[in-house]
Amino acid sequence: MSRSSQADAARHREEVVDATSRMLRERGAANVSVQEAMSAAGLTHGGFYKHFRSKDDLVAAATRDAFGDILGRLDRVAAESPDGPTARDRLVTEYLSPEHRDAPGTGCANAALATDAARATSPELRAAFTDGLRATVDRLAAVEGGGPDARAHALVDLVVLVGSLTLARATTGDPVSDELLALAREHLAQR
Amino acid sequence: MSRSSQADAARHREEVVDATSRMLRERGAANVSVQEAMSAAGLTHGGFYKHFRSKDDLVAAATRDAFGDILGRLDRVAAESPDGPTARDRLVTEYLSPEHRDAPGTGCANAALATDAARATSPELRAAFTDGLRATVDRLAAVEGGGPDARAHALVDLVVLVGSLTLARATTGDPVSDELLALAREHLAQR
DNA sequence: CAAGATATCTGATGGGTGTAATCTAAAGTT
DNA sequence: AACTTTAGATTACACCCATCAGATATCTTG
Repeated sequence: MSRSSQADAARHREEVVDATSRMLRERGAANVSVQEAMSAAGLTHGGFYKHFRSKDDLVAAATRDAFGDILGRLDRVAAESPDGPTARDRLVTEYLSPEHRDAPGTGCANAALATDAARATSPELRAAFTDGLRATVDRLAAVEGGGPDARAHALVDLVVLVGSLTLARATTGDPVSDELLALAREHLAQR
Repeated sequence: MSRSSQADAARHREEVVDATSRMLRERGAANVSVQEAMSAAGLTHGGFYKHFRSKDDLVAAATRDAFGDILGRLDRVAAESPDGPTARDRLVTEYLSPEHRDAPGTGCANAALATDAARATSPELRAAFTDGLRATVDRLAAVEGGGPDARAHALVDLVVLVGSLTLARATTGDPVSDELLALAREHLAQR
């Protein structure tokens, strides 16, 4: 109806990006409309292009935002207790829990958005995902203790975490889903 | 313009399903239209509902079809040489190659369609994926030798294969993509 | 060979899509 | 207080979508 203050506008933009990052992880970019994204902040779709250059632009911003959840969780886990192995164990248990499997909208962006990133045409989206993955690996390596093989271990751990969570989500409701999570936990526990 | 023989019609249906299974793996269900699917068999979109009950119906059929590629590859690898470890090595090398990464349309359905299956609302699509994954695990366990832990090993192997391929595809063009494939190969090589 | 079945085409329907121009009222600026 | 800027609403455009109805011409079957 009218104009918002700069502070309100910034908050609106943040709300749009935030809601989109959730819907994106739940449904994928093709199944989230500009109208929905704006409605999530209580706005109409008209002012969209005052905030973003295009839908691709929003999706890239939402992708960057989505990585905040997993990166924050990694930081929190690393901070809670300095001893390495225990932090890693807690992280693995949390990551491979049924709760995380059933809540992709607030979960790890690496798992939820990898396929979207792979299919993306927009370079910005691809860059957003690659940056997020690299940041994830860096923090994972820090949790692992930071030795010489820390990065390699972090990459393999990420592969197992993302692979099992993705397949468990695809088979939710079938016994094999829990089997995948349990075996991945075991596999990560031994070494 | 006119009517086809039953044999032609059956071939048309097969062509539509086949082409869709490729486009599905490349772009996802939301980015493949009924028109495109029919055009791939040289038809117009009009006769679509004489072949399929709905788009969801086609997508489920194409998903089942897509698993044929990986299952056939597994059968072929298992048949070529009966000795277990070598067959597994060849499979891993092939699966985690840049060629497979760059050709999702003709590649493993587990990796290409997992996220679509996770987001699916149609029960038929979810069932198609779960069936395909279970079949994959069964044949993988056979390649592994079929011992008591064969199934558990097969599940873990699948997790590592799918996880690394998915993340490598999402980061194609960046050095970390090759790094992911190489480290997964190493990880699978040592037991 | 006649009669019925049906695979395909043409065309229409109703709805959703991303994008953009215009307007207006309030916020920022001087 | 006067002036400029702009966030957001309204509205429209052009397009694509899944689905369906009707017509047509060929296949299949008796």
